[in-house]
Amino acid sequence: MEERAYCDCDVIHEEIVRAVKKEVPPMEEYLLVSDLFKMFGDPSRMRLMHALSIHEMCVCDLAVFLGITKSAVSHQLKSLRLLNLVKYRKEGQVAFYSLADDHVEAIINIGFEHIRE
Amino acid sequence: MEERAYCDCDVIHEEIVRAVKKEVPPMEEYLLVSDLFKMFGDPSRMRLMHALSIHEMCVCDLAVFLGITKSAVSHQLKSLRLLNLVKYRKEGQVAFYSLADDHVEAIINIGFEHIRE
DNA sequence: TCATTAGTTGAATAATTGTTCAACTATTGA
DNA sequence: TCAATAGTTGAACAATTATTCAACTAATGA
Repeated sequence: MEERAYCDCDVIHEEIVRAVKKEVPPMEEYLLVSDLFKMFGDPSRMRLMHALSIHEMCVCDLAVFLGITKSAVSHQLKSLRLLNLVKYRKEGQVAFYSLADDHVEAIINIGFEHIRE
Repeated sequence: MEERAYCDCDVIHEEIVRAVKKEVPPMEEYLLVSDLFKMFGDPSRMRLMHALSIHEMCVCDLAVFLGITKSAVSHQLKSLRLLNLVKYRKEGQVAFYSLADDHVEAIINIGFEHIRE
């Protein structure tokens, strides 16, 4: 017993719940996946990543493009870097950012596809 | 001039910014896409949708499965319904929810793919 | 007809998060 | 060697949002 963490009702279709539970990956994976999609869940970051899918850009250019401070851009880029969604090359003091791999563009595209259905 | 909404630096590579601006869809679309991905950016909703990809479920079952209240589940389902990510059929007082279309599962899959790379 | 139960809704609360500000580092060129 | 500039960082603030609670609706069956 003691099935629930916190819940105000009884399970109605026990067989279904049991079957689903058996097929489902551990919580940890959901945290990773939702952290991934969180990055695409903000308009600024979305525009940023989409821009990088067109051309590599430096922090200043992105700041002007997005209409926010360099600092804000840098914070966002750090999050994106931590999740391996963007990478950069440095040329003097200028950091040119680009998308880390094809998954990023694939996710962006499937998103646009969905809303244009 | 007066290019920036709010920005603390000058554009360095004007040609690049101009070129990117030309290729980019209007802000409105980014808002829609980021609202879409926002739905996948929460672990509870992610688990909820993934569960529905395995089997249709009612609100009570989902509440037990997720370990949150019926109310919380219902609020989440409402958001998902508004974005056409889930649908339901009613049988008596029981509402059986399921995924609205294949896009949803496709997005979930590409997410898991990415984190397992 | 009435008690029970599945689900919804709105308000309140707690937690998360996007942005700015100010201070800092590092690199360039004069 | 020093001023200027690209970028980063941490703290603070404002806005968003996930959840609970309490009150409600609708459908069932006794």
